[in-house]
Amino acid sequence: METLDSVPDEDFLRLDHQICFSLHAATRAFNGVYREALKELGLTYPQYLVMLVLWEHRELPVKGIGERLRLDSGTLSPLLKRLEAAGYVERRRSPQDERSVTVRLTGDGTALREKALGVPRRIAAATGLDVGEIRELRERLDALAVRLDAVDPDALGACG
Amino acid sequence: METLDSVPDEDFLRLDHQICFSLHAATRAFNGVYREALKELGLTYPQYLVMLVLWEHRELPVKGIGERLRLDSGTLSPLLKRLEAAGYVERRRSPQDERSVTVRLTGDGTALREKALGVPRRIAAATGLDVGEIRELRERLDALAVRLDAVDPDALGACG
DNA sequence: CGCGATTAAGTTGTGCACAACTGAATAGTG
DNA sequence: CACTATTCAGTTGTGCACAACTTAATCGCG
Repeated sequence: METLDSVPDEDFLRLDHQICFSLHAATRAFNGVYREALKELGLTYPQYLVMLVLWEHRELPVKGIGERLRLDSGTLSPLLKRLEAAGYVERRRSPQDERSVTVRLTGDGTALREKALGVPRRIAAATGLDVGEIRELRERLDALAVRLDAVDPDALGACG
Repeated sequence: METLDSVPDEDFLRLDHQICFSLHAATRAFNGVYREALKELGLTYPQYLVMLVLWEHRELPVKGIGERLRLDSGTLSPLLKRLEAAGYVERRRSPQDERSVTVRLTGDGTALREKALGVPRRIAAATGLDVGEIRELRERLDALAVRLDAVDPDALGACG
């Protein structure tokens, strides 16, 4: 079997170039396709992710959205302000806990879901993959993300 | 076989949530690990990609770097200025074609390669994948990117 | 040769990601 | 109950991605 140790550093630098770049490129290609498909909804791709979460839960605190999308308030606060300015969500401080801000769909935000229903099918068609392949790729990527998120930062500084 | 057409719109919105988010999350997880590993080199991940290309070619026009990384001058110009400020590259207009700017490694930039040699191995180890799995994932992502880049923008507006 | 079309790099403006920080509210401990 | 620690949202600053545009150089056709 071809183990990591059997590959010399020099080749590894090239292999690395390929894998890191491939993921980078695939993500940007996906973003480009979504950008086009979401143009008619007036949403960016991250805004669409937030709307997907809200369409499932109707209302959530900022923290809840952040947990589901793995985004912090530094990213979400301005994004949610833009969604509010577009009239798709409302934000108000929770009466129970004044630290928390509850984000809730407006009528327009709820209605937007109907217009968004056709988007994912068109994206999936653009990938040229069937449902099983999509699911398999998703599972691989999820497993990868879990492993990468679990990496001890200190283990990367020294040669592991 | 489970075709795209056999999945209702409602489920599709959820499936979509999973695949688009998974890629997004995996990319950000990768970025996080690279950020940590590249901290000692003083490089960001996109700057590292540019350095990888230059370590292979020593010098290239901005356009050449852009073609290899699929990035435009709007992204590269400021990035290359930062690499120049860090002392890793030099930029000078080409005498043959005054429109073109040639980016060349400095001594420091060339030397940095030695410090970078250990990085990809540590990243690969963090993924928990062996060489074959990495290669397979890369091939899938490349094929996906090619298909997504080839999508006709007009086909996404209307329901394809 | 002359002049419009194209090409290269850079600039500007918008939006996302993330680190580091602030300020306000709540939780927990003695 | 008082006081510290934590939590939540927001702000600031840096950097990347990309669209739209500008400027300067080159190309190519008549």
